[in-house]
Amino acid sequence: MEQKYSPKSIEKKWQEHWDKSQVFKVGEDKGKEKYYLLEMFPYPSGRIHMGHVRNYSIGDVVARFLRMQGYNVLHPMGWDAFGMPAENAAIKAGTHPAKWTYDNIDYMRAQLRQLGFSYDWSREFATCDPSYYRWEQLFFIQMFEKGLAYRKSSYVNWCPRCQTVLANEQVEGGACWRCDEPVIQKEMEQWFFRITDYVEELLDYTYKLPGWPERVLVMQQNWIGKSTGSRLLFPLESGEGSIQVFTTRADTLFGATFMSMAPEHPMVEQLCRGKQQEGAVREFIEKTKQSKRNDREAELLEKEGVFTGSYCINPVTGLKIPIYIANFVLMAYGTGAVMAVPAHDQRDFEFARKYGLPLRVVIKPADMEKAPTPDELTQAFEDDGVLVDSGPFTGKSSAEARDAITASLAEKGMGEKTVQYRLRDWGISRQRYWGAPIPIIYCEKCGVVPVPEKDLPVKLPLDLELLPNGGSPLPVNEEFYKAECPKCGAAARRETDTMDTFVESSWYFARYSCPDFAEGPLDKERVRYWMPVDQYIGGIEHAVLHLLYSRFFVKALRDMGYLNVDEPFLNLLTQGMVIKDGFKMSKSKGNVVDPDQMIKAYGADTVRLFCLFASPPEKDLDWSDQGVEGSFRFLSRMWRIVSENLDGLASAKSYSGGELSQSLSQLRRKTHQTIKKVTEDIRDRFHFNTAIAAIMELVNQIYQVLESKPKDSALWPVVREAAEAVIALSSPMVPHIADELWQALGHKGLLLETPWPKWDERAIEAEEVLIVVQINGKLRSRITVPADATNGELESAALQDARVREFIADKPVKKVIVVPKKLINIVI
RNA sequence: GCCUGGGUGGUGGAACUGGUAGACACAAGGGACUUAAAAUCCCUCGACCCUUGCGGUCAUGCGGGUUCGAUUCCCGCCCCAGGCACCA
Repeated sequence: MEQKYSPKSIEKKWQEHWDKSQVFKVGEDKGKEKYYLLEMFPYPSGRIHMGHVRNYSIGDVVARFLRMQGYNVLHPMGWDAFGMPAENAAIKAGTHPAKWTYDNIDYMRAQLRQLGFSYDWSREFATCDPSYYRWEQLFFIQMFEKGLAYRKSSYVNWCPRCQTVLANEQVEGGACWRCDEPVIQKEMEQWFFRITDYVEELLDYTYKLPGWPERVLVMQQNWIGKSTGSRLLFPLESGEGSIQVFTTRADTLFGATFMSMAPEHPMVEQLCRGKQQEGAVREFIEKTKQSKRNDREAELLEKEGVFTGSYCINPVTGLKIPIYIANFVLMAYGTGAVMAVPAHDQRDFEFARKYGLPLRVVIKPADMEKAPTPDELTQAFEDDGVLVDSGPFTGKSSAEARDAITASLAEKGMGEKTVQYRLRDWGISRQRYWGAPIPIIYCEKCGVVPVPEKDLPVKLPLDLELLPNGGSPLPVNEEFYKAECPKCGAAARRETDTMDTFVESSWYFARYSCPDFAEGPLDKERVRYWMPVDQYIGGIEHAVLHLLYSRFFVKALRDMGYLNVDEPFLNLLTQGMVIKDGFKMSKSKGNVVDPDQMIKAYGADTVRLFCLFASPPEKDLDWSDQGVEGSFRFLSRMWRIVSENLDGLASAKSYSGGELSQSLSQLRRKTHQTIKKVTEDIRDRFHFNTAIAAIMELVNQIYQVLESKPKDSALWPVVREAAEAVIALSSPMVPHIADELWQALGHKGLLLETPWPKWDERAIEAEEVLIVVQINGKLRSRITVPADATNGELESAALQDARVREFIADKPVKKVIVVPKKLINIVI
């Protein structure tokens, strides 16, 4: 074997060998416990980046580790292949999105293979393939028939640059999540998935997913935004109907002195028509409509409003209160109308001061004798307290009064307890080309008609040229949009919008269990064997997008009879970003490290090792070229243990018993301690960095023993045992070098098919242990005692220690605390 | 404003249930080998103090507390990152 570690040839050799022997392929082996390990599949953007390398290295360690532990591990890979970048790149390069996408897939697949990941490539698929999205179209039709997919006209988020609608989850700080362009509101007919039908279950399960990181669950809870309150009616003074408000503070109802409504509220027209204020109202509405969504939601925006000229009646005081249009009231939340309580809500307070509206104090702090007068207030009192000036409810606590006031209005049919959510239905129509067509036909006579199942898939035509302005060519392509109504046969028009690409990623994990299944989307038997995903690994950026949509989709598919699980992902690991020089790697920062170059310079094992060693997986990873160098150095050290001692090691048998000198028995102890530590670090904590550190310690100790050149017949057996441990334990992280060294030691099989090493508890136990002696909690001495010493023996040994006696001198010993095998604390 | 993480040497990080703070690396400095370089190997490496000892004191964002003992638990505060936010 080569004296020097040179990864190039050995990595290629093993990748080919693994491929040929089909060692990564799995089936439904009922005799073994299944484990479904999944990393978020990549978008085929062109090249693998370091974030991918890190993500997939983490996953591969777990996959290989569990394989060696005897699990039947499903570890698939595929491509999230629809999406806008393909269109943009195709326009720029004068090619077709399909060609661009498949070329990228080919390149990136080769990159992943170079990294030696243990994927079952026989299950690979790309979501832009009709054999995948046809089933998605089937889901859509079945969801349409169940009422889970529906069409409505509403204000939606529109990105002018991407020329498409965006879901609420895809708007970040008022801007498009892809291109950062400010989003505007546009009224359009759109398809929606009724995710709100599952809102309670989605929220409920955030408390039943102990394997998820707390912060992801909290983010989803925030996003769902449940708040409990009351829906109350304020009759119009004119007697022509009433205004519905949502409030969480029904206890402040007696303090409601005016009404604020969103400019888009459908009743505004009726309220201002024919009034003296009509012109001013229309002007105000125009002005607010024009301001972009993000401006309107900005904290700094001045609170402005305009009187409509109409009044309504406070249902408990009977007083007439003016109705205002206000720029801070959102149509999208609650009912779009807010009862304004200026004494107890800061926004209403500011608004009332600005427009000279009356204040009425109805809550006082519980520990205050008398409520402040309106003039004494410098800001709203927003906390709960005790009701004052509130008729029969005076004296009740806020909490009691909320129920009591709502109940008394409910008797008159003017109020009810209700729950409000921030979560909106998922808008899935995209005015884009490179996506799965929505399988719907519009007929003048029959209306909205789903494409019959037998006609699926509605194939995306691949022979189209993209429009230079970035818009979709589908609406101008007769061949595509001209259709026959499936019901009456009349000429009809096909839906030309495509589905949000997040629909594809909402069920791909289930399809991996049966990617070749042709009779339906999911083969019941196989999907039952594999689902749910036991461990999912990916970036935190999907906390409320993909991870929420997938949860919804799985629940919907369950109710449609396709799945028998409630949640897609049992355990979730969100790995940190790869950082260099303090920033996320990006072209604009010029701090991108190219995996290809790194693999070329150091080999895949070194790159994998560095990604795992530099920090624990959930933290950000600071890229360091010198650190990579260090990882390579370590693998070279590992290599040389075998290459420089091959004669001794290859002819030896792994140690199996007999007397040992002190240094060899120490090495043996270290070997078994390391097996234990590495096993537990990977299995219980995913702390690969400390697992690697432990292996490094063992390697260091092997070198120490070898350098002392002991003349001991047990030398090679003990070193061989240690070296085999190093190789086997490191094999999930650095599989190529491990298989190479394993083979050099004379083993025939692959490490992936070798059982994970077991530690021997007896080898770990030492005859003597080091005990730390503290005096008053401060470290003063160390003593070595037999491992089986009793507490009493320990105590007297400590008290006899010279340094300890010096410290104690003639002071009386008050107390002695003994922690067996660890330390003694003497209190004087 | 609310919520969730986090703050440890020059750097990445370790310390798992309250029990030796800084494992393992990186960088730096010194040395060995070498004609030289690379590679490799060895030593030093939180700060301060002195009587230079297998010494003492301080030290895990800051201030308190509980405890024989606190990076770890409790209370108050500061800073950083992320999420939500005119949400009624």
